[in-house]
Amino acid sequence: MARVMVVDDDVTVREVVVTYLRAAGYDVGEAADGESALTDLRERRADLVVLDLMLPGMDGLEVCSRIRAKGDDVPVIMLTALGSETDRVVGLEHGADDYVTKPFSPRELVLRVESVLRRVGERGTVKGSVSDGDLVVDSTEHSATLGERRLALTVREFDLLRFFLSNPGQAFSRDELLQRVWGWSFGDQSTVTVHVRRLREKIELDPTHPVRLATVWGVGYRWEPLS
Amino acid sequence: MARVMVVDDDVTVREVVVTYLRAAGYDVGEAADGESALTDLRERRADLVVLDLMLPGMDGLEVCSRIRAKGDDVPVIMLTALGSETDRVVGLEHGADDYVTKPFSPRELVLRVESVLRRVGERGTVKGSVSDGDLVVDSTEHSATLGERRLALTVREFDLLRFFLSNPGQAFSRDELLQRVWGWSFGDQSTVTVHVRRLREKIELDPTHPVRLATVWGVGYRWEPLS
DNA sequence: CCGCGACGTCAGACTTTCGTCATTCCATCC
DNA sequence: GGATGGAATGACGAAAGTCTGACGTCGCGG
Repeated sequence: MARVMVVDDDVTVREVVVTYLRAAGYDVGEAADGESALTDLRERRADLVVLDLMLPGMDGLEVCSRIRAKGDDVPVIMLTALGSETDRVVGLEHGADDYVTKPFSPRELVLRVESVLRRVGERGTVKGSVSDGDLVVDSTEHSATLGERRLALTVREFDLLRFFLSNPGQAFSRDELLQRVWGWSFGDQSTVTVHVRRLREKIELDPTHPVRLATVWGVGYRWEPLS
Repeated sequence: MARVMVVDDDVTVREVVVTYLRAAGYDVGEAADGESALTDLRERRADLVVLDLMLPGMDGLEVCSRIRAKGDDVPVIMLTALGSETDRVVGLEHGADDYVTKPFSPRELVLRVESVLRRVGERGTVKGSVSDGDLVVDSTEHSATLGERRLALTVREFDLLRFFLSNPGQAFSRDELLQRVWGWSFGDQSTVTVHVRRLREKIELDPTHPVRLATVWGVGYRWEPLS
């Protein structure tokens, strides 16, 4: 699993980003400032760094430069407040690979992370797809296939399926799913119920007797890996 | 192997740059002024041009404009003496893809070259043409044909189509397309929507039911390779 | 100077998806 | 078997996303 490092001093931003990246199946680390980010990177590898331009103390550009100065060529995505042409150029000058301008939608950021990992994918080993038997979910194509057939999944269904395939055999409560797939900390549990049903209609041979996305009574749902 | 053209009148600068680029595994060509650069480009293709802003006779901006005027969209990295705001803006207007300000470290320039080549999407080699089935896009001729029929595409449509053909099967958000095809870091997403529509009207049999340039709901668009 | 095409923008129509709810169904326990 | 609480279903309005037609601007060539 690819590990992504998120560096932003704003707790709220960080939490949202982290939640979404986790939902997308990434192993995520956090840091609130440049110093601790560099320290963390010294100890654990990361496959990508999401870096805010504005940071207390050392700013994002400097952090980026220092990462590069160490000979580390981990991809860096910059979060810039204003999407001015100059910011972009300045960011690239310091060795950033891509940039996302604030305000951004968490989904957009996830897409961009996947895009960058895909681009550098030749070197690093990052798999953009998860599967179970004849069922394959490809993040870069944003497509899901069951055998030969291509499934027409909505975004939510796609996220949900990808989450289950990334965590097979584990039971999750509706609340937990709301949190990890929807990114909500509150909400109506029936939302999950309904989406599970809709997903089943598309992936189960007999939706009334689900085999792969099983109900765990009184608890929630669990993905049953084949064999 | 990717070929990089270095244009600078200062022999010392040129030598250093050439040395580093060769070390990085590039095939490197040199020119001391704009005229000879253009002549050389006419004879041999290049995957990227490193161009000094200040040149004897024709300056870098003019060289850049002339390259573009010929319909050549080879990526250009400008070397500016002073990293002034205006220099950058003017340069980007003339079709440069990126900037490096003097003094620069040779290592940084190499990184930038790699970054741009990566961004352009073709792993080190800019192919002259891309195709999918009966659809052929030729970058050198700046032409697109669907079977026997020659398509009358505008510049934007051409760029967009070429981008999709270069990255088949992958889903891209409107923001990412704005960034990678338009080169914008901000902008109205509807711009993409509209250009996609116009392109569809020219390449799809039934534009209301697109087959090749598909909509990925809630995400963006994806090129569906034939079979 | 005028006409034309390309481009970006926009408002409105249209489509798809989402979340919620009432109802029905069913596993579990007594 | 009946009661009970959780789960599945079908339906629906709201919201979000996409498509479409039209318009103003700009640059270019006549």
